[in-house]
Amino acid sequence: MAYTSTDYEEEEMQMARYAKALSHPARIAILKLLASMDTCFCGEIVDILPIAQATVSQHLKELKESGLIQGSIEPPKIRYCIEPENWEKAQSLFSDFWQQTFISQSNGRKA
Amino acid sequence: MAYTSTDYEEEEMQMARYAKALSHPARIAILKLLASMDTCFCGEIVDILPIAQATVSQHLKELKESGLIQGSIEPPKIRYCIEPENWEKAQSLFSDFWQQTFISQSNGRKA
DNA sequence: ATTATTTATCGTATATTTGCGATAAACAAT
DNA sequence: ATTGTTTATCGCAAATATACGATAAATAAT
Repeated sequence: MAYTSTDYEEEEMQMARYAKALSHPARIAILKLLASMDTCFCGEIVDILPIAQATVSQHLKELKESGLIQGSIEPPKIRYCIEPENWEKAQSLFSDFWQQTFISQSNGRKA
Repeated sequence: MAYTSTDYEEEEMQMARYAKALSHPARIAILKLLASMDTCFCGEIVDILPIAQATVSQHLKELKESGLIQGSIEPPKIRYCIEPENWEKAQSLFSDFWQQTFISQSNGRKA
């Protein structure tokens, strides 16, 4: 499923898409790398992570498709970095999500 | 993969597990329901969501396994609610994650 | 004991994800 | 033109996820 049906709200589907992008430890690690190094090349990620180049490339593709990162060509390399606009969108989607539910929590008993 | 290898940090794997729990719109919708209704029964969710009872039950099982919700038996029903401790853990994991990366963003150029 | 209600589980089909070797594509340097 | 460097894509196998009908399990009500 590509989360494009009419059965759920667009916001729910968008959040599910972002969550899916974050749902693998390699992709979390890649995003942390990009955050800490500001930008970096695919090869640097391959050197650090314990997975093959083809696999890294595939994860990068998924992250790109989610919108959370972007790549710019600097032949023969590709420089990756976080996509600020979508990053903030995701950040606020998640923030609202946890918050909305947190309200109920703080109203209720704590144990 | 069950995200239990030694190849990634435990924190990254835990975050990936939570993200995976959020990676389907039906599960997002269920969590929103639980948040807004404080607690509710499986049947209420089945009535609201556009998916079969067996499917709802499966999603609830995954959410339970992620630790984000819990169920208590009130025969013949089961009352579901958010699990506050893990909810807050997840909330702060994600918050730190977005924040850590946000720092780099705010240091960098905005376009 | 039978029936009704509610939820979990089983079985199964289909789709998606993950991982990787092999190879292609894009380009720089020679 | 050939070679080297870097990254994407292809093809495949294995594992997971998704969805649902059928059925079981648990229990209340009769």
